[in-house]
Amino acid sequence: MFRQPNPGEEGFDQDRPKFFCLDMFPYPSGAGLHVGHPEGYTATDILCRYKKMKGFNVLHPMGWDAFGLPAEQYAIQTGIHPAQTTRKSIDNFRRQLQRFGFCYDWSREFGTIDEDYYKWTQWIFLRIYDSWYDTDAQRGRPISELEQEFASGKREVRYNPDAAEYAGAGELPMGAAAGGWEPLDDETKRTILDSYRLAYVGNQTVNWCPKLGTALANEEVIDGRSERGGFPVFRKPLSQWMFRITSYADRLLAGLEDVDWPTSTKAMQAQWIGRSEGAEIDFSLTNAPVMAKPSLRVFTTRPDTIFGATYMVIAPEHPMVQAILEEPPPGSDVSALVEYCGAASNRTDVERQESKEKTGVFTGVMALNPATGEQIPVWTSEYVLMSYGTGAIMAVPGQDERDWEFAEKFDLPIVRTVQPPAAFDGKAYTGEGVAINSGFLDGLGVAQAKSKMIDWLGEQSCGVRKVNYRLRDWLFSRQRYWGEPFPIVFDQRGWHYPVKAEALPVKLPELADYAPEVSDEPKPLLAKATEWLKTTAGEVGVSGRPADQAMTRETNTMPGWAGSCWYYLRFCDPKNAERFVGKEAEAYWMDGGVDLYIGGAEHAVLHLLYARFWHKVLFDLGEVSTDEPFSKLFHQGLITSFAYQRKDKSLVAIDEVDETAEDTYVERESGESVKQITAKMSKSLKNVINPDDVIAEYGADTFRLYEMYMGPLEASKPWNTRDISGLLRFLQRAWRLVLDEDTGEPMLSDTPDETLEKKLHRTIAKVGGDIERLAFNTGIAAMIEFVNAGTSAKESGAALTRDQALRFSQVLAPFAPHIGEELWSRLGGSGLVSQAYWPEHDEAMLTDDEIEIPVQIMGKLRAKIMAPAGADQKALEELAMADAQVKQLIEGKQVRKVIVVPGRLVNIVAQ
RNA sequence: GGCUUCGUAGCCCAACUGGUAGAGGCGGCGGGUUCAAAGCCCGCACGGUGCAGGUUCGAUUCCUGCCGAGGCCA
Repeated sequence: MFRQPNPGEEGFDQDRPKFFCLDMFPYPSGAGLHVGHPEGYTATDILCRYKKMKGFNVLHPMGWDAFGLPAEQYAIQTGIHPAQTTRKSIDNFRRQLQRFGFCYDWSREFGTIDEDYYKWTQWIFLRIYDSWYDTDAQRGRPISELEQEFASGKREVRYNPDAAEYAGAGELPMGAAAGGWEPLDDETKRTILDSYRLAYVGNQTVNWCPKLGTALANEEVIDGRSERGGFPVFRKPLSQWMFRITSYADRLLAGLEDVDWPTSTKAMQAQWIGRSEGAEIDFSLTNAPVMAKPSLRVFTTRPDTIFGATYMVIAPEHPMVQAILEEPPPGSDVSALVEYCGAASNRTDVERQESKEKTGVFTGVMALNPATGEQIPVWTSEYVLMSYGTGAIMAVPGQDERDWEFAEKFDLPIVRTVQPPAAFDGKAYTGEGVAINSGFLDGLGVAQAKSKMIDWLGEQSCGVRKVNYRLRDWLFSRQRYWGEPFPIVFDQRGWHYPVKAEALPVKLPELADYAPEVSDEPKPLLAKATEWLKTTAGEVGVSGRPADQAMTRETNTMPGWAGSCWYYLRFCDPKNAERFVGKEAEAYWMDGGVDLYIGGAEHAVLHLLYARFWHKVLFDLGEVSTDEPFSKLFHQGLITSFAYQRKDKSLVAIDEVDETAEDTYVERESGESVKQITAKMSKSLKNVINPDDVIAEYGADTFRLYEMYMGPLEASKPWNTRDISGLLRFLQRAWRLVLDEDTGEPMLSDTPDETLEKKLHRTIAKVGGDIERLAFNTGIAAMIEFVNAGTSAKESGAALTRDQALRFSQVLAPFAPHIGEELWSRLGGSGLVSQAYWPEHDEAMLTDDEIEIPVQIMGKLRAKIMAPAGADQKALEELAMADAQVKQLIEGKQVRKVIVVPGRLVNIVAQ
């Protein structure tokens, strides 16, 4: 019924404007919908129904984000295939959503687990795999163009300078300088190209739990043991697929300026990207191991403080450490180093940064501070992370809290290089101030000093201006079963090749059981699918290889994020078998991006960042027509619930509390009085509301109205079952306003009541405006007001005409579609109200002829006068001054000034 | 600790770019309808906007500080 044709299809009306309204599609959990889902969905539903009535082509789709961990864990316990449980959950979700009467175009429904969907997820992965980021052009391009530029000599042949995971980052390959690209051997060529790919294989340290046979997220590891089972967890390097999202850091940051998103979400994304400007500085080493580079490179955001750099610290994983162990300089304690670095490597970055007590070991290596010329020691400590900057820092205890702590602990010198304020009594001073103890920088402010120091370092050829990001490349491999397989195969040498488009999708194989294998070596689940693993060059289309050459499939799967990175595009053209989305459909619906995207703030960082990244790559490759996917974003607030709190702030489940008097609550068992607070719904507090129960008792329309009436859409607000009855009463009143309670027949008047007509126009205008700005709570209040006015008028014999009643049901219908249709049909409306037009309102009906104007004297309300609505300043002033009460109050005072705001008030300044 | 949103009636919330603090709902109280209750109908009350300052003719709205709550990141 709500099918929306695409451009070119029968029934498509190209004269209408388009509106693409997207809900964050749900993960269909076994528990079914919770009350948070319908909040956002009702909001978009009201807006979409309204937009349809206003004559828009509305794209309002729904689907399922259906790969994910819970289904897999359930499969491990029960042996039931995740597809089976997931399909069942989807059916349940669909049933529940349909009960709400949402106007989704169900002909566009799909799940991320559908083969003809994940086929294209794999295809997009390959497009990204086949791309590189041209830092000059600031955009992604096909890797074939890079190869051409190397071959033609247009671009110097070297490893990607931004690919830290390739040991030769930025360097020329052996022999390249002389002969260029052609003479290089295949392996070198390949490695160079791989270093540029936007999807690459990187070595990432993961939390490996041999007993569980899986890698764990940082949150799943507690004190070196698995949260589930308490098994030991080790940090282990693992070959993983990575996305070079860091190449897009600047674009992802800049794009935030062009979108209409909540400022908090923009701030979160910007913070996540974490752009910081500073300098990269090389400290030369006086006794570097021969194997290591003769200098140590650091990144710092505070080059202005370099005169206070009294020591250096490298991460325990820093390559220099290995070099030192092989060739220890005098003064180094090898066994202490080995022990320290080994222990540190088993701790996550988060744990390492959280440690209160600073630890570390002197490496024996000494460096030269280029500014002071003094020798400073190089230490290693876990508080420096290999994954940020260069994995090495210059430590400036005077201006950095962690460096200060470290220096105090190990008795290293501390030199202040920024003058703290006189009142400052802390340790490290990180604020603004003038430079001191800093030679030629003395007296300069922080910003100036930074700039001057970077220039100076440049002159000395030991430092350059550098932008650094907190954003890391995106780890895209999971050792799980229930995800998209990678469209990648390996030969015996371990070289990777893409699966040709015609051989997609690479289908997920069936497994006999889903339990991870106990293993010391990280081994993805798909490795158990021994038959599936084996393929040939011919089958998957590896070019330049014999067709019967054996190939092995990639056994990692994609993370849960993959499917949600581009589903909005598929909704534009979900049945397309030729492309991931048809060009025409994409150009039409995505013109200007998704017009409104509503979903929870919990996805404010990762999902939205990942989807934007994919979208930008696709845009650069000419596959989509916009740079940003979501032009307007909105987060619905959390629906919380009541909970009870003891004096010690511990929480009590709702069924263990009695209300002894109004607003007085007592814990039954102990008799202790408890405080009512709001908290997240949770099973343990027994305060979870099941939508099915609410619908059974009150109906879907009441549910919809209640959730929209609770408060502003973006606010978090508590569910209070007691309040629902108000909305049920409203619907009943609305019914009785126009229909006979017993017979259900219309009870209407033939002649319109002028007051009600006016009120109706105002209601139409108010509700329409409120829907546009997503202020559903006030829109509903306006409808309640109208019904209350109509009900009161009935006492005095007035009633709505058929025409008025029909218009009211048109206004009500987007909010309460079931009763809206019922009223419409009983009142004799033609067709369906959901296909009717939104009623017009007359602007002239919105204003009164005569209005009440407050008169203030010295800003205090003193009188009220009646004035014609259009009265100008002068007329209003005269009316105010003529008012008897005003006259009396300003008697004997000097009127200094009279402020008149036409239509609003008069303020007399008199003394 | 940083970023961010927000504190209005017993509760949930209105108040548009500063302009009469109150639209609406819940709950409470009173009245009507009724043999009675539920229901329905009508009516009523309650706060000066977390606290302290500032800007302004005028501040719930803008600014500063503090207190408290939520979200995100450390």
